[in-house]
Amino acid sequence: MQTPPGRRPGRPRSRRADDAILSAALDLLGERGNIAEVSIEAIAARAGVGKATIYRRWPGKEELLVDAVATLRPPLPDLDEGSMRGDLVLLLEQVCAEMDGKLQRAINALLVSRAHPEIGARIKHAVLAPRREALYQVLRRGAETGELRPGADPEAVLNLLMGGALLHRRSAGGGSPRACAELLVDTLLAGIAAPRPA
Amino acid sequence: MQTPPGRRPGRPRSRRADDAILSAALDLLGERGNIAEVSIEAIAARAGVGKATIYRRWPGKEELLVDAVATLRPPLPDLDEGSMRGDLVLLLEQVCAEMDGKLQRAINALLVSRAHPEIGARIKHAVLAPRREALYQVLRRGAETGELRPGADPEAVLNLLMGGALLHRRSAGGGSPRACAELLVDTLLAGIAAPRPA
Amino acid sequence: MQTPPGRRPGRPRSRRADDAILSAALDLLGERGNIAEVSIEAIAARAGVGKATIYRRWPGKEELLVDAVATLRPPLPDLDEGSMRGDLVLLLEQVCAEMDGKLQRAINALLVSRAHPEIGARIKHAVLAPRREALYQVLRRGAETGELRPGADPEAVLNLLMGGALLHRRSAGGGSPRACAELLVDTLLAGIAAPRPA
Amino acid sequence: MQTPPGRRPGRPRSRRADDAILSAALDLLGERGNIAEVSIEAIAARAGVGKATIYRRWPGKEELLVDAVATLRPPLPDLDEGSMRGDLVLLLEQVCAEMDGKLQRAINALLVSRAHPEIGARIKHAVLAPRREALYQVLRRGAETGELRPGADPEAVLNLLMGGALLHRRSAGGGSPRACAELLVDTLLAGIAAPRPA
DNA sequence: AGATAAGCGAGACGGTACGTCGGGTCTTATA
DNA sequence: TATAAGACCCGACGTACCGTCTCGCTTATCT
Repeated sequence: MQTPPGRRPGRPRSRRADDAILSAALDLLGERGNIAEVSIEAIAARAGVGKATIYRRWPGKEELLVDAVATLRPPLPDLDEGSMRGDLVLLLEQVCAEMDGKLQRAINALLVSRAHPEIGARIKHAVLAPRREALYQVLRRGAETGELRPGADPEAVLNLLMGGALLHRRSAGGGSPRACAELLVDTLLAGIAAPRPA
Repeated sequence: MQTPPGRRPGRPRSRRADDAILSAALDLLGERGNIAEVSIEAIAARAGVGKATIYRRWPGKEELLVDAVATLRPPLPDLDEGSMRGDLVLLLEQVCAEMDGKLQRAINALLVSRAHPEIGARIKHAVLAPRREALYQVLRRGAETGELRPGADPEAVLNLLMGGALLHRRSAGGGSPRACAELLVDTLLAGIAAPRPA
Repeated sequence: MQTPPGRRPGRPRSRRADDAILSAALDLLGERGNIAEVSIEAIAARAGVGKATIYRRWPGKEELLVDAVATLRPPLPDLDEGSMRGDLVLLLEQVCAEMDGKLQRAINALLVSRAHPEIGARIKHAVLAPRREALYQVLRRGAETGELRPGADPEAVLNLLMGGALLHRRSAGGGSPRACAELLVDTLLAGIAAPRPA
Repeated sequence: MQTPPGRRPGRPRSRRADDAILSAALDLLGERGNIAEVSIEAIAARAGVGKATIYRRWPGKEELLVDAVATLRPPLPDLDEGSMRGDLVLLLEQVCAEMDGKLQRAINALLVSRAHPEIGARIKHAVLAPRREALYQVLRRGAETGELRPGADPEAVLNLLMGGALLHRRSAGGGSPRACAELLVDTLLAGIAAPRPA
């Protein structure tokens, strides 16, 4: 055993520096809206920190931004609306709302762009996963209550909903997040196959 | 009609330069897989062209890459499978397949990232639109043949399918594009609401 | 009939173009004061001429500027002051006066700088030579009238006077060209050796 | 005394970089012989230095070259020949010899060309001044020993000699520096006015 | 208390690429 | 064939960041 009581020698890293760096990175990512226009030098300057203090902690810009984004984890809405449809709409509404705003667009870019897949994975894990997990729980409860059709693959449902939200916010332009969420959920609930004449 | 008899004075721009630049840009985007690692200097060098010849045509790297990507327009698959489901699966299978590969990841980044929204719009128009249009026609024909449930909003259906494909390829990892497409289409066709007991 | 005895075929070169180019070149050389900041593009633009029209006439910027400078040949002052000293002062005064002004500084640079010696030679011939020749005639007449000490090498005298003027205008700063010329001429006339006691 | 104990923060500038840059600049100036053909990029490459390291120290090419030239200060010849004439000849011989060689021609161009007069002034101060000062001392000693005619303006004498050397090396072409120096000094010593018949 | 060791802000380092400018050449249509 | 216009390839310009490397200092732990 080495450090918990027996700490590393030398001056310990400064928590204040960590916070200042992450916060400056998010600020700038929000302002510039584009990962390419956020420079380490600008982050260091705004954080009042030397560049070496950043490179001591992260190997490069992207890793830093991933961690910065990961600190966001906005609180999920309270659920328990009583019905699976209500909960799905509630969650999807938040996802839709988050599509707006420069910071979110930048995050999406981080999600989708990377050559090095591990980075996309980490941000996915940190930011996307909580939303997926919440949706997943709603579906599971729906299965228990019988609201979810047996045989529906929850993974597929999840991706349909979230991907649908991602694209619909852009292609269909305006409209309230609420309306968008309701349309998507209801379409998926009902399916699109014509009912057999019976 | 613009100037066929009265042409602009001076040497006209070289078609060969246009082609060389666009093709070099795509090459490099495919190789590097990351817009940030494709440099104008490298494009100019590979195209055998001066940098000024590029900047005379495009204001910057991103605009150039957008146009380069827009020249891709891979052919859509032949449809006429006989059923709406078959056609949807066929189209979605191609979309799923296109998610793999460095070039496509780079394109996705361009799609989603931009601060200047016009650029995202142009690439959307050039690359995404044909696929959306094909899906749209399939849905319209399904409505005519009665295979599509009346009341289903085609726009929403479209976004659910394409967004679902986008995410499912990543989250569910492996699997053939075919299987992915079938799962998504079937899930959406059937809907996820439990059938009313009746 | 095409050519007085036999003219060259095709459109003849435009005299107006020659004039416009040379005049624009001098203008810009005067304004910018520095050969490096005079661009062929600017000359062509100001002259209302295509760049090719310049390159058809001169092989490069320096040759063009040499020719432009050579068109200056400002008139020399009338002499016949009656005495060698008077004429020398008159000529040297003009040389001193010409040291001021951006154009002259640029010309001096052309005179002194060139790696390719032929160009310096041509401008020397065109601009410096007339002044030297005038001084030389004054000295020759001085020799005839006995005002010039026999044995004085006219070439050396000439160079002492003109070089002296070149430097004295700069080092001694202010002062009228007249005073400068008189000081130099009188110093050289009297010599600097102490008179033998005898 | 400035800040020996309280130093500027950050990494101090590298002496080795200074030296490498100045030396590379002189090398190239000597090779190319023409300020316009010496590029900052070439200097940086030869010095093994980034361009920014140059621009951190000098605002542009000319200022750098001025400083580079200023480091030359070749040693003046030992004097004490016993006579004023001997010393003058010795000094002027060196000045004449320095007219040859590409580096010196380039320096002369710097001296004479500049639009911004301050730069010419600095190089004048660094390179020309020592020679002028040496000549000046010789003249002063000549005045003390009575070899210099009372009433001769030392400033004018100086400019006559150095300017004469500058021009004579070019106009009179060949000849040894020694012969050139002797001719000029003797001409000026004796003066050019015919001795009054008395 | 002093030594040791690492972190700190600052900023210079060697580089890469940027977007601009100008050089000298080439290619149009027109005169 | 010359002309005005302007595109062509090339390469230097001066700037902005990259990720690394000193500096002098501070802040801990370990003798």
